[in-house]
Amino acid sequence: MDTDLPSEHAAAEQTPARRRRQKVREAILAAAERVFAEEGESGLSIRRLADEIDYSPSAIYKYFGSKEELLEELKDSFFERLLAKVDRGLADNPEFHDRARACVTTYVVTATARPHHYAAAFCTVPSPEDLACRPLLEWEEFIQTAKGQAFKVLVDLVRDGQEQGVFYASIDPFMAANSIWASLHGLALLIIHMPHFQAMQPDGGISTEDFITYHADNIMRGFSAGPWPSKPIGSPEENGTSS
Amino acid sequence: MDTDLPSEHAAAEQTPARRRRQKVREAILAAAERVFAEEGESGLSIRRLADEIDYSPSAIYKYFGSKEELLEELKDSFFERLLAKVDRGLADNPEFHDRARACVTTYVVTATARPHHYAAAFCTVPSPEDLACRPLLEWEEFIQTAKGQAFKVLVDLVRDGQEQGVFYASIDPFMAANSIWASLHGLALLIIHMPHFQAMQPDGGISTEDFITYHADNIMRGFSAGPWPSKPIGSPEENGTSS
DNA sequence: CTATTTTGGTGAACACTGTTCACTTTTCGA
DNA sequence: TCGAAAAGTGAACAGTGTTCACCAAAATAG
Repeated sequence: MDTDLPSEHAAAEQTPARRRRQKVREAILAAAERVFAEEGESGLSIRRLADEIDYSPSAIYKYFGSKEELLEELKDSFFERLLAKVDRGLADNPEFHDRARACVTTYVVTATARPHHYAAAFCTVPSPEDLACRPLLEWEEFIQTAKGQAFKVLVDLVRDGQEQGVFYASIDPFMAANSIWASLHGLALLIIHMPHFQAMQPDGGISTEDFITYHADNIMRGFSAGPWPSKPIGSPEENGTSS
Repeated sequence: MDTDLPSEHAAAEQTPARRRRQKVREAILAAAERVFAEEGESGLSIRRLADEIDYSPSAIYKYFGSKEELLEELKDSFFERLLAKVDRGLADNPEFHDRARACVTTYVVTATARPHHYAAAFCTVPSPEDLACRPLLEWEEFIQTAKGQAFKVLVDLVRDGQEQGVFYASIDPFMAANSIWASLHGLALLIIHMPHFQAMQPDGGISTEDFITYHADNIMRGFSAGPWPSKPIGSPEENGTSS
């Protein structure tokens, strides 16, 4: 029934049968990834997926319990990639302001590069009974989710900023991380959902990447004790991306 | 074919036939509104709608070209209500800081009060060909949309802040409005999509409403030349909602 | 090596969905 | 009153996710 525990104790066990099974499983995921990236959930049907890998539709249910489960796996793996990119961006920038900027820009750029994935990762509105049955996911569990890890990155960034003396010492890192995350999230989704976002100013506007950096500066400035390196400007030439 | 122009020149004309038609149309919308608010798009099917108003499914197509069109009308009218609430919140607060806070909190509270509506209003990821065919909506047209009006409210708010000497004078109001909107949008959607948002801090956290105000302060502080009335705090008792 | 059980895979079906279309009934204007 | 337009309907089409009896092949047990 469950697709993941025919071997009870060790998943690393590699019988040839298992490897074949893993292979077709990954073929399904690869096909799903491809069509989902291009056309989103509406274009991804079980029957089409079955066509693309030359199997019957019902075969897919030997590997995934439902379309929902399959999609969940797609979204999770995307979010892990997103997280990895943000982590790398952090490691690449020793200076704090650059690091903070990189954190925001990497997140938003990566999110908007795969719009269907990112949008779908947050698309389900939990129903009341769904909210009642699940006990709201304890902190220890949440922090091990990809989303939880992304959140933890932000908490650490805020703590970092406080140690560097850039951010107010009185800030609660968790609340600040929530606030920052909300702002990132909103920019990513606005870019994804509204094609005319960057051209929303009457006189053309600036590039999307520059706007992301601009937004990052605005966010960080909201927590800064001292002046943030860039002023909140309207002239794009003063707001170049960090190099 | 088109449901709106059987009378070519004046829509205000009120023949009894028209009134009956309008009545049925509104009944459809009312039923749709009810079930959509509770269960979202997945619970809203044409057949169910037809059942609820005691008509045949195909009858609905005499009033709406497609389910998409019907949903569009639901979302639009929701956004108009949202806009009206924000406008009223602005008018009710003569002092600038209160007004700015009210703008944010009203927006987010109203958005999250009807999670399915707000989420659906931004759910469509435009496909590449969709993006190619439509010429990206000129500024003059966009500003007459409900979303455009909401955006204009923010632009005016920023200009207001500049005139009051609260915000940097060098800010471009349009860019700032975009940035603020993104932050609002993100908080609303995070609250909608992640049920454990307010409880995300290990030690319980504060109320959602207080967090919205906190977020609003963070945003505004990012554009403020001088100190913003509330510091970016971690202790909730210093961060009371504006009265 | 044979017998048995588990697994992988299939086609047909179910219960849905949005949408269309030929068709009838009602309503309205001239 | 008559003809045209509008309102409403049932059946059907082409999809969808999902299930289930069934079959063949492979792994396992004796």
